[in-house]
Amino acid sequence: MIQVYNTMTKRKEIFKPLKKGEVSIYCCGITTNKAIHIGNARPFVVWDVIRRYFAKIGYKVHYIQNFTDVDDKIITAAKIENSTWKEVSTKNIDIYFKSMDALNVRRADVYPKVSETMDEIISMIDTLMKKGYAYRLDNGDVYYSVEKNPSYGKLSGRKLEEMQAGARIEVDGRKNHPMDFALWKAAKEGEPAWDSPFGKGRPGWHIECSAMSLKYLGEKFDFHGGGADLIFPHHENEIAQSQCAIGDENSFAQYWVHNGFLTTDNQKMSSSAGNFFTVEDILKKFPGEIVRLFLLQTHYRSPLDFADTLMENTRTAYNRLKTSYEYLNDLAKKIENGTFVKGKSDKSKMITVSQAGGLVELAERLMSSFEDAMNDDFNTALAISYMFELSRDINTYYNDFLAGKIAPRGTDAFMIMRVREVFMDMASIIGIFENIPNEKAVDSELVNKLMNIIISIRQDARSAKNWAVADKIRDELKAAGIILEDTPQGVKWKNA
RNA sequence: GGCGACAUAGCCAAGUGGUAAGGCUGAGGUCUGCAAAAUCUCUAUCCCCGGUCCGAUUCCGGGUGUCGCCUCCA
Repeated sequence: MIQVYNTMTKRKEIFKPLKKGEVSIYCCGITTNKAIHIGNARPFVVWDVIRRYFAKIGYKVHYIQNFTDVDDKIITAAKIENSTWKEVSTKNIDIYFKSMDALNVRRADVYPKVSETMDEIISMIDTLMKKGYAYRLDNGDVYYSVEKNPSYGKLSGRKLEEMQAGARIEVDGRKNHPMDFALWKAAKEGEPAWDSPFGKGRPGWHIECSAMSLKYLGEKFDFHGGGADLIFPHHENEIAQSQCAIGDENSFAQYWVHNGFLTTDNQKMSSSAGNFFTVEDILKKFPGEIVRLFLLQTHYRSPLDFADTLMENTRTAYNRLKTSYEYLNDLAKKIENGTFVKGKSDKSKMITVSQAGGLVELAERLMSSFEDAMNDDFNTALAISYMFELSRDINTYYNDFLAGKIAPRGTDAFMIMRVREVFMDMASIIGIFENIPNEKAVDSELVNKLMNIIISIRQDARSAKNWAVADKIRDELKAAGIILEDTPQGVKWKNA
């Protein structure tokens, strides 16, 4: 049983899919006027985990995410860049996909664009006109009339009379009501325009998401998501126009899920305020999987402050988990090549015949807790904490095994493989260990050969107990940015 | 002016009507030739004031503070 916080009802609800065994999701995508920043990325990572989880527990997932590629800001950007709206859009979509790939975000089923959904958009506006929910001005603009819809404001929980329309921006006096919003904007000189029954022009914001979700998911679908700043006016308007066009108060999204903002210095990160960090730039400093873990270590509805120091903490934490991942892989390799059971147990050190039984029991228990956490409004922060708990015992087991404190039996191999499976199941829902960062800044054949030579010389010195030489090599490599680790599996090196 | 969210250790962050997960950092120990990595141990009565309750950090009321939406914004 999954519980979800629904913005519409302002409380957690038990999730009941419209169609048994299937889940349909519409997540508001980006307006393609700029390179995405980390705040933009949050909902996509969050929804990526949600849909992975649904898939994992057996749902067939339908996931749609739009690109708004026709919009004032894109036209403005094109003018500034002396380019076209199409070029600006294409460029930013490319950046979007590169960023998402780095963050292990799986592709949506469809990425509809405004420019490719024009017929459906126009047809929906036409319906609203015919039903009397919209009106056209002489200049060709078409507006949605909020007063015609008594339930307008139900998502954001506000009433028309309570809002200070025009508090910070001048109201267009030609509108019937200050809160009326544009469905269609009449064409201006030199701007992209499409033909329509209301004249040449382009869609206003909001209408595209209504038209696209209707086109790809139908009149009713399960989830609609996005950042909390979309609640009003974007989602409010989507609901109004969709339900009026469809003619059913219960149509459109059944559950509204909104994520909290990213902040910097505790202030909301926003495109207009300019206090944002693009994903592209962050990826130059931190591997995608670490960025992803960072975003998921806080519950999606909480605000999240972004800072390099906080990212560094996540880097350390990520490496802990990665160590377990590597340990499990090493054990799996040993199991495969038959060196696991033989081991090199030392009776004088041995503390137990086997601990694998306890480990596998812990893993199963933590997996169950992990699922409980995910079922409770997708609490990834809690879920991840169980990975750390499992990680600790995996690492202990591995160290004991290497130290010869454990004499594994045949059945233990089976159990360790099960532990690995559980750990990887968790990882695959959180979406890590799919694109492990290479900590070697230069990983060429030549560098590896040179490093092997250096390491071999140092090993000779160590065998001769010539610690001065051995330490000098290690210290000077460290000064050069290379860290040597003498591990029981041999010497490892990586960049600092 | 209207509406809303949040306030938990040095930092980040879950959570519960019966004295509080996890991560980072710090101190000490194990391991190591020494390190590193790993691991173990140690650090909170949950913003303030009332109320309900046998008992509240968790529920209710008030206060203070921070942030957000009401304009484009994920």
